[in-house]
Amino acid sequence: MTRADKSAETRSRLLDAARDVIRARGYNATTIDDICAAAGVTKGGFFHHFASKEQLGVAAIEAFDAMAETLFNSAPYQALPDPRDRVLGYVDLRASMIQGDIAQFSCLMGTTVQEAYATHPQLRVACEDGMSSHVAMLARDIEAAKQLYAPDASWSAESVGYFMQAALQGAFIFAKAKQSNALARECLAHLRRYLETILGQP
Amino acid sequence: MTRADKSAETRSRLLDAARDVIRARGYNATTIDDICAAAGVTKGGFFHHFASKEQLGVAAIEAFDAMAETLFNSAPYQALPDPRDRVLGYVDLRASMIQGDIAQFSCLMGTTVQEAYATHPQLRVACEDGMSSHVAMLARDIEAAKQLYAPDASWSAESVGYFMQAALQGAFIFAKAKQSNALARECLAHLRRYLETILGQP
DNA sequence: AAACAGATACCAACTAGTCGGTATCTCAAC
DNA sequence: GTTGAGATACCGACTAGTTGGTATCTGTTT
Repeated sequence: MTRADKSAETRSRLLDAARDVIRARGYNATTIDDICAAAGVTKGGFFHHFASKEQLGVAAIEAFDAMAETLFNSAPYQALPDPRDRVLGYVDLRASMIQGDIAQFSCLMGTTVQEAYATHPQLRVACEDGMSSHVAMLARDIEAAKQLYAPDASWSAESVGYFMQAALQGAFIFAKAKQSNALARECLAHLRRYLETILGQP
Repeated sequence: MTRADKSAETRSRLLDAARDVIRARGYNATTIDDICAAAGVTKGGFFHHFASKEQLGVAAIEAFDAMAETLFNSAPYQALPDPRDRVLGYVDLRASMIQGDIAQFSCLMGTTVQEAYATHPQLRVACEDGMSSHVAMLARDIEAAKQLYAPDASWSAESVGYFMQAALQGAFIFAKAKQSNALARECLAHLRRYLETILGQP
């Protein structure tokens, strides 16, 4: 293993630790020491890779976004020929991911922006960018499905994408509040029913 | 003004300050000094009324919940004879409240539980109770509307109530991330369309 | 191929400042 | 004069970030 490889791995371990610890405890309650402990890196090592806690946060969000893009772009449902099925396939995949520990399936961006939007502009922008690009990915299939099944509908594909993400984020909040993954999945069932309706055959 | 009145007013000022500052900055980033400054109370005064920061948080959530119950129970739409109209009237009122500063219309419970669910059990339970009772209030009208317009539907009134709240909470997150109240209102428009559909005449 | 020099990755100890909470005091109402 | 609301001053614990140093890798010179 070369030195560059090892360095990249250390950086990646810090990013993974940030993703997991922040999703569990939130951004503000997470200390640099927490992340270092979870990653098995010292504080000196941390500041070698990142200039500040906020920069780590931004990098963790970017990495999370890249991971999500890869995950959903390579998911089986992407191969379905009907765009409507791809949209519903996305919802089904998200629902199937709601399993086990909340911190393992909830969204780093939703968690972070909720508490940092007013105090950490760089984090807010990183979350905004990540969420927007995710919605843009969804909106492509929604738009294609709209052309086929609801060409005259008054809603925009983009706004449907945002609504889908809002329902997801809200579902995560209820999973946290009520300690219930089943409740979160029920929310996605309603979302699916709505999408079936507005993308239904005329 | 008697001593008891003045004491109750100081307590109430602390509760209001907690509600506003926590919604803007989040629970963890809010210091007791922040709340004292916003309420015009000293730290000694604070600890006379509340034993700890967490107890203030719980009390602020309970007060927020009580305020919301009063607000929605006395809203004009409650007088509508058709339960379907009351459900839609709720969504319309919530949409009309999305105006101005995000911290003024977002939900204290959603903000708090997001970052405190794993570390502050008492706060989590306070949020759970508040959200559940709010959903229960909604579920009464939803159930009545279901009996009239969709008696055979497979969904439960309660799960629709949770979905409504999830969409609302998600809308707040996007208002924060994208600094856009209009986007949040668009999410509620989709929610309204869904409710119109599932509570539509058969 | 051996020696060297510079750069990179990482560490442990420390600092300056902040935060939740406490101890003690003052003063006005009853 | 007693009591309770609120003020002041302070403490111990913690946190982001710094500093000074070491081990290891890499590319170059001899």
